[in-house]
Amino acid sequence: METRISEIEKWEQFLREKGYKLTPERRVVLEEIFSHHGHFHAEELYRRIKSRRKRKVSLATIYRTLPLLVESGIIREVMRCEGRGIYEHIWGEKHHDHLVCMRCGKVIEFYDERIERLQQDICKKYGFHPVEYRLGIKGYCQECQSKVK
Amino acid sequence: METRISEIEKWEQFLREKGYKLTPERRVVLEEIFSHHGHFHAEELYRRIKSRRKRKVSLATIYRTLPLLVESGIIREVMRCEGRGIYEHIWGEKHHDHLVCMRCGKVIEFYDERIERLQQDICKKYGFHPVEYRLGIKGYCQECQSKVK
DNA sequence: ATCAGTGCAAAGGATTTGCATTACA
DNA sequence: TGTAATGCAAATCCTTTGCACTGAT
Repeated sequence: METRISEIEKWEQFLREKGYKLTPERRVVLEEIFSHHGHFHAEELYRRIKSRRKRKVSLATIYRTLPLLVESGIIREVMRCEGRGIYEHIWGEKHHDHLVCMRCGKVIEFYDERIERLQQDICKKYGFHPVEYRLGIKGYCQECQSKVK
Repeated sequence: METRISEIEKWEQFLREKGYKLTPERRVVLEEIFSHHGHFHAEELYRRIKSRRKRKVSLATIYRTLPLLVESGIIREVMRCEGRGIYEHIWGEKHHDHLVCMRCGKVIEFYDERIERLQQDICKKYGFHPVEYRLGIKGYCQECQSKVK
């Protein structure tokens, strides 16, 4: 049976390995991210922390922390929407990909084991050490197809 | 035997369908894009046109044209690098995906028929009408793996 | 002739950064 | 204690936009 360390343990481990410090801010950011499911962006995370946590974290620190979380494999940038980076936490989650409707903005998440395996095959073939997979398909969802010019 | 219309014909057709005009600027942008292979961003395209073409095109027009070219399926945004959108032309090209090294920035293009098919399967399953597929894998290339902390 | 398209320069907006201050290790 | 991290505000920088002018249909 596979045991997986928690996101906070992963975070601590990553920071320690890199010689970074585990500050209260970094802890709060992680906690807040894992207190919700779904997608978020920097500004939104900032507002959530501001309204729900004792320890406030500045937007600058959020922006400085997100790349570290990505590097550690705890979150990833899923896509970019209206100029903003959209993230989701992936630690402890089953990997999945996205269908994004270009008209209504709806996001359908899907998982396909075969695609996952093929991606790994590709990396092996090129001797590439993957950190982040990202498959996104843009188009029109069932409801919107008839409404597009 | 499959015949495919040229990029300029495709461009004309798209603009006509949408009721847009084929201006000299739009023509030059398309021509310049197809005069090179590989990736480009807005600023770079602007400079290329400025130095190589009689008809200059402003950066604003470039920025207004790129989304139309994406919408028409002639080019696509491949990724985002240092805050900039990176594009490539896809009309008449075999679809492919990318491995991007997080250390040296090297981009490996690959093509896998099975992945293409699976993506189509997924869309069918969800009744989704795809416009743009994008699979990118970030990580470390063979040379860089040993150099990462 | 009309109305979309263009260039210019100014505006916008997400993200980054310099610097003084704070606080982990 | 020393050095990295934080907060603030200013700076960046890609991209968008308002407006007057030009030109394609």
